[in-house]
Amino acid sequence: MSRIQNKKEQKRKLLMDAAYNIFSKKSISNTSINDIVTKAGVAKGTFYLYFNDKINIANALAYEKTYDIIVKAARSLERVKIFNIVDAIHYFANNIIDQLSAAPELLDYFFNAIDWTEFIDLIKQKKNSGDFDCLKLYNDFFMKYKKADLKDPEIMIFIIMRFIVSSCYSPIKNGKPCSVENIKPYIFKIITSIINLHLSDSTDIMK
Amino acid sequence: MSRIQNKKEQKRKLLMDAAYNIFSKKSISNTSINDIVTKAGVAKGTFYLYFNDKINIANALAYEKTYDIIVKAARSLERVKIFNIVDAIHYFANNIIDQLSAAPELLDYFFNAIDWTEFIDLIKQKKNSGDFDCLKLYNDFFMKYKKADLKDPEIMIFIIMRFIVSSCYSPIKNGKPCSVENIKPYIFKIITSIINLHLSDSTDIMK
Amino acid sequence: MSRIQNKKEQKRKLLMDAAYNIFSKKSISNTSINDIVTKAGVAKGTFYLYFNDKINIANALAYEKTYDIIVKAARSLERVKIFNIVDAIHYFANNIIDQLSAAPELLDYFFNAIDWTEFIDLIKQKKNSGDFDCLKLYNDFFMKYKKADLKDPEIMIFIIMRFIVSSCYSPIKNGKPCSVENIKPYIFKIITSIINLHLSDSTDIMK
Amino acid sequence: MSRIQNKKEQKRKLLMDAAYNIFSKKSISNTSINDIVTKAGVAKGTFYLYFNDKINIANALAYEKTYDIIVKAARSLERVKIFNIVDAIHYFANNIIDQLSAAPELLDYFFNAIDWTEFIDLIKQKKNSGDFDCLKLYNDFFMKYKKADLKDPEIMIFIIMRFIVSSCYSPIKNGKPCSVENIKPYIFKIITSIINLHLSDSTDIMK
DNA sequence: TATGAATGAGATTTCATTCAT
DNA sequence: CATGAATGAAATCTCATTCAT
Repeated sequence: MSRIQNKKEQKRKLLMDAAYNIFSKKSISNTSINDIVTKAGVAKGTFYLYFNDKINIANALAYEKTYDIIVKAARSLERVKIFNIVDAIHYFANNIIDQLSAAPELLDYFFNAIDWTEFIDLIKQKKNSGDFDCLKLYNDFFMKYKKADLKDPEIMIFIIMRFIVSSCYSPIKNGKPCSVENIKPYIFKIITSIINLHLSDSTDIMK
Repeated sequence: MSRIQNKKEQKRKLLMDAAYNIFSKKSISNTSINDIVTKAGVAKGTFYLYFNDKINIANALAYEKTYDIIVKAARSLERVKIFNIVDAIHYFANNIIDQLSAAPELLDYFFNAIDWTEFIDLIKQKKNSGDFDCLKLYNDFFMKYKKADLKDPEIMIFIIMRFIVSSCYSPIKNGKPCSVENIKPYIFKIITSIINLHLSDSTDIMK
Repeated sequence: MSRIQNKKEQKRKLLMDAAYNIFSKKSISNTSINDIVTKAGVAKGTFYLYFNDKINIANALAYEKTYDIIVKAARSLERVKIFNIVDAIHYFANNIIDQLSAAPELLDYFFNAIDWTEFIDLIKQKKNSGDFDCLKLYNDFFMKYKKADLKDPEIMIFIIMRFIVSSCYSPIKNGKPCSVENIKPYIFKIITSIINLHLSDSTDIMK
Repeated sequence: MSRIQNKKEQKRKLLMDAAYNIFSKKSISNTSINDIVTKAGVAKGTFYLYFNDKINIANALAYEKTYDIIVKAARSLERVKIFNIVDAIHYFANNIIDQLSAAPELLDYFFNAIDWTEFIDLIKQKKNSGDFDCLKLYNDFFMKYKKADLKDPEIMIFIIMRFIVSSCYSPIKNGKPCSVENIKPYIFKIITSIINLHLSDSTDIMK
């Protein structure tokens, strides 16, 4: 990357960080471009050199933040030796829940802004992003656990991801109806059931 | 209710209906008070006789619409003779999913705006609302299926409600990753697992 | 006064009291008719049965409150035996300053809203108001101290009244540049000078 | 000052002049931001780049206009050779009264909007404002007339300034109870008395 | 008389976007 | 590339006044 490209990238990051910072505190619709550029310490016009509008930066942010979480969890999973698909997904889910607990503001991106099917499409399109090949991870995942003969793996991923976020949202945000730690056992048990469902014979599913 | 009070109630409903109508088509933040009053056919100032601001009417709407769905599903459940808790919840869930499929705009109220623990608190506070006693329903529910010795029933309700909405959102809105009908079998199976989890011995849950 | 007239008078007083109460706390322009009727506990339409608008009630209030102060001071003066005009005016001024200190909100009516020459005209027009003849007081005043051969008595009254209020405003409102008690000696000395000026030969005045 | 800063200053002045112009004709509360920007020939949003609201511009205006009057009178005083404190203050007062007579709209800023003690504090804080050092004038004033051993000079200034404005207001605005020229001799005599009071021994003052 | 819901003109304020520097 | 003053359309909100009851 050229020096000038690098400088551009830095300013873009400056705006993204500022926006993330503000979106964590107030809703996107209550945030103005002015809020963002003031926080970022750049001129108002500069914003339009990098983004079209608020929606544009918000989407970019949602995608990047979500991507970061997934990559972080995936890398962590790579480092441990787990050969069982249920344990692998539990590990993965647990890592994500812990990340969300540590940065609850991410829940709103994770919870509200992401269309998971679209997100998976984006990952598939995306080449080796900088230093991590997410698509390879995605493809390898089911190879690694190739003994698993999963039915509708995409639906499974979709259901599990949505389930994790939707069941953790309130517990993390306001401890209701219980703490995250208290709800975790339920979540893992249910994830197990979901996986078993997709491992089992399809005739069973359709009644 | 006096004639004048009745008229006031009607005007309030006029505004609520107009807001619902518009919120179904565009986001709350893209809707102006002017849009609402124009649709309702009342003067701008009139809006402020009934609501403080957009957030205020949106919350009222979210609560009422959600309440309507719940009551409708509950009434339908009352009319059938089901003595098994799993079947009852399946019936209830199915009814809700069908309502949401028929009126996808409700998903946004259901999906985004409701804090279920707060909603249940509101129901508990609420007296016999007009013609239906929702609290009584809530209390009766577990009595009726009294054989069921549920662990953490509130957590179960919370998880199931969140699960239903989060897993149906995309299928209803854009048929991804599959149609509602295709995902339903998975949903019911998973609900069964969730209930079984809460019926089983707690030592089992906590690993 | 008939019973019905009395009732009307009571409702008018209700509105006046409410307006006084609110005007004491916020400026007239920041007060709405709604504020007044809410405080008074009457309907909005009722306001217009008694007053034309905000200006109307504000003026009525300024006049009445100022009139009350003057009458109170005059009655108090009547009760003491003072035969010297300087002492009489000192006594009168002191009484007014004490009234204003006890009810600083009156300063704004006294200070801002009153045109003294117009006020004196109004007193002259006014008949025996209820139980006190202010005009008689005004006429008697200079008779009582008839030895005093005052030049331009109206200018003197004007200057003294304006002087009292303008020099007391800040001391009463925020103790600046000193307390009322600290500025009083100066005020009385200056009043004495003003009176002496009007007692002295006119050739002296015009240089 | 940079070219761009200069342009900003000009636009600020444009708004101030427009506001002054309108406030001279109608009350502040009857003036809208729209009136001001229309008169100034700038866009509505531009107003908010320079002022927070109407109160904000009105205060700035009150301060600046009053400051201008004081500086004008002070400069005029500098040009004449007067070594007697009484004559100096008479000259100063006369100059101010003449300015107010020539621009009666200033009376409302002078009369209503200024807290003299606060104004003097502001002058003390203010550095050499552009081309005139008001604080130096203030400090020099009593040095120049150093023979004068004044008691409570700040109270004296306060009383005199308030007295001038309050006794001139009606005469200038509507010639009541007499013309400005007719009341002037009284005013100067009274000012003399006030100064003498502060020159005399304090035991005398406190009775 | 008294009421208070309804009105809608108009005031305040915000803010995405442009463009000259 | 970067700036930030300027714009003005549009949003929010207020409130004096009316009028049917």
